Amino acid sequence: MAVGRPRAFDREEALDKALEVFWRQGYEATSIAELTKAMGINPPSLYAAFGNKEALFRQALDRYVEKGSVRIREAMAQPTARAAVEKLLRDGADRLTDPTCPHSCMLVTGALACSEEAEEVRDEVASRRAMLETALRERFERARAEGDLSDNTDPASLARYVATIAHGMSVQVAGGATRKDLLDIVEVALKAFPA
Amino acid sequence: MAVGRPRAFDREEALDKALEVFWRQGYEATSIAELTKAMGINPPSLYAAFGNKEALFRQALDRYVEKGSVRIREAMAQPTARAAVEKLLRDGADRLTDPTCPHSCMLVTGALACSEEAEEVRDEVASRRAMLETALRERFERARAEGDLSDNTDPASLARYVATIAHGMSVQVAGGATRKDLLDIVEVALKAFPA
DNA sequence: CGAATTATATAGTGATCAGTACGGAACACA
DNA sequence: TGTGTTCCGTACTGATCACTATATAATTCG
Repeated sequence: MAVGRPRAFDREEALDKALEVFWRQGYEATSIAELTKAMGINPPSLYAAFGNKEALFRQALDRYVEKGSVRIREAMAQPTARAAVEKLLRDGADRLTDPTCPHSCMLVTGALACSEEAEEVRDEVASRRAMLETALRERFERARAEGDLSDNTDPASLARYVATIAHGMSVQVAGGATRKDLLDIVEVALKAFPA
Repeated sequence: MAVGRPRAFDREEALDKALEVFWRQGYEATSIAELTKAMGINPPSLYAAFGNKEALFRQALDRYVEKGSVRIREAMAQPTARAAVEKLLRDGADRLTDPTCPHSCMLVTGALACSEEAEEVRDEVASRRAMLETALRERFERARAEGDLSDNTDPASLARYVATIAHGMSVQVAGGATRKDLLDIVEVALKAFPA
């Protein structure tokens, strides 16, 4: 057993609460006061357990990406490149309109534009976004090696395209797009995919 | 001539400076201190000339949209729906990577996620974003009436798709995508367009 | 039971936030 | 030259920002 007074709150539960606030409002628009209220703890507990606002955000981001990368892996595991993209985008439409979560992708709304002081956070979020593109490119490279995609398809361009659709869907849903709207978009987007 | 001491700064020049800061950092991440510094004026002059931070942002947004809607109209004036989309997206790629401007679309980065106090601003930006989709839908409806697009294409879905690409490109460029990257995306995206 | 350790709540820190009170300066007009 | 009007810069407002000093409560170990 650890010595000293035991922590009176569940660290993971509190992190999830913080995640939700950051997810909904973004990094800079979220104050410590809002965080502590949502987490049900006082500032000293927050700082003792998570470091500071930036460190807390990064830990929340880790948690967010953790769940997201599971979905990406599941999608990429589909037998064909097209099926992988189809699953990724359709599941994305579901997730972005999940009534129990903020209607957005935290990798898009978390810190897209920001003041100079938050540039490192913004870059961190951007590099997490880039992971999707990388996963797609690798999947497409594999597909080309397997003959699933023809040799004259460029995996990098195609990956950028699919990532653009995914991130664009995040913007659409922030503007009030419904699940059906997103699924319509996916339908059209898939037409660009090499047969 | 107006009575009283004349204004010592150019209102439009100052507004352009404010626009640039809002464009780069977004509404909430921008402070009055940063604005007054960029505009070369003191807070009382800002408040006398523009009202308050929110009113200034809305006026900057108007100015931004003004320029943008010219480009949209030019694109929509192309002889075919496909040519319209092609021009819109290719010009968009140029604009998003213009070295003399922030590398982003203000309608995406201006206020995507925000705190509760800024919700009205966020909604205003979203409604400006929706204008692109509307312009596209109307252009596609015309194209269908002219026989340029077949009757079984849904103008609304196609418009949502193109808007999603455009907004997705904004996110890509925020993550460091180059002009060539964006043009590659446009190339792929156009394949989804009905022949 | 102390002593050591760690978490807690209260109540602050200086800095910055958006916005303004105020007195003087620059103009048009009488 | 005087008067009214508008803008200017300085210096400030209370509120909120991220963060913390301090004292106390709760635990383990000797």
